[in-house]
Amino acid sequence: MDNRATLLEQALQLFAQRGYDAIGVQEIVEHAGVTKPTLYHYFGSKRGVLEALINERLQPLIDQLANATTHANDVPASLAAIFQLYFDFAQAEPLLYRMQLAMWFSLPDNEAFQIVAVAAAQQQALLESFFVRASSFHGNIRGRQRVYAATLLGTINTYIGLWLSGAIQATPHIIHQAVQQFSYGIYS
Amino acid sequence: MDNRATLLEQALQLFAQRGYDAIGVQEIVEHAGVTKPTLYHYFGSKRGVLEALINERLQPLIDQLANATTHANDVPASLAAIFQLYFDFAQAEPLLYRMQLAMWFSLPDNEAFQIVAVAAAQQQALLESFFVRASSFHGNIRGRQRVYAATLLGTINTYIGLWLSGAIQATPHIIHQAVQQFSYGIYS
DNA sequence: TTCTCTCTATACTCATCGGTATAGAGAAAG
DNA sequence: CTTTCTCTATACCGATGAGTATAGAGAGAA
Repeated sequence: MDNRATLLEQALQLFAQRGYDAIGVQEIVEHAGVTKPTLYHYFGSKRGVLEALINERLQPLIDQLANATTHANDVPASLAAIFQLYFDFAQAEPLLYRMQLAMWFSLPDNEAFQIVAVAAAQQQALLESFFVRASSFHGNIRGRQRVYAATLLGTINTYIGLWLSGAIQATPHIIHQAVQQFSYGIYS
Repeated sequence: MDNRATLLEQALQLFAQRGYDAIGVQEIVEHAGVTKPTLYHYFGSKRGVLEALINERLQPLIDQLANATTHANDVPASLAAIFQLYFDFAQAEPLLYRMQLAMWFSLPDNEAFQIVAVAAAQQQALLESFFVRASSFHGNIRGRQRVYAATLLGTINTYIGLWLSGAIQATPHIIHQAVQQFSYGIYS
């Protein structure tokens, strides 16, 4: 089972550096110090490697998000918690987050996009249901869940992208500012 | 010269749909109805095709941006003009903008990223110099040009991404909202 | 011991990758 | 009527793409 973990780790390293399409199976197994049949034994295909990576290591983020979006009585507090959750996750798994971000912005017909799209849709759905719940407290949210969820993710990813590239620090003040900036779009 | 234009058009079509890495030279020439030496005659390499695409079709955006960022006496008006300019360009060249966006978010060691990075750096630089100029009117901008330029591009791209996916229309009201949302981050 | 099951390596498949050597077609210039 | 230059096709290059057939090594169970 050690080879399996090593393969996943090396694949993440390579995918996050040069992209899914640019990496060959041969390259992954060489970095992991094994041979191709070992990879195909555990994952079945190159696609299977990426799916395992997403399913196993991105799942905690989605679980936490599901938790943070169940209550919407205090919208600003929930928004702050959601931002914090994403920042914490990106700090714990910077390579994974960078890879997922690149794939999320890749094209619809691209294989990597289709794999990440499942996890992305889950996040979008959780946020939409959050805004639906919030709309019972804030009338002007009603009917705009989809746009709000998307702009929220967009704002979060803009800030995390800045942090990943070293342009900003992940201070409480920055998170507060990001929440405020997003909130302005809601209550206007 | 017709074959050259057809090659560029088909390459854009394919790159924007499945990504630079996922598309082979063979596929491009087949869609264009020519053979490989024709492509290599005009562009020298696969990379050359993408460079021609960026240099020739993305340049108008950068020229317009250079124009819109020269004056910073009226910051809100300039910001609105910049947003409008990006929206107009994305509407005129949706495929190109989608492709550029995907490559911008792809990984640093990826070939496509490195090609687009030049154009991206130009935009970033123009926006930074705009904020430097604006700082003589708004003191709290000083020293934060880099972050502001990056979050401005992030906000713009979030909204254009939403428009490209059909989630929002490009109405004057939406543009106004985007400007307001971004501005909140500045003056806070 | 022997049988089975999980895991991994050697060595291979065929398709596609980016790129090119060579040559011919056609137009313009002399 | 030949020379020259631009453009394009046929046919190829070695390298690499994803994926696999076969077999052996080692552990656990009988």
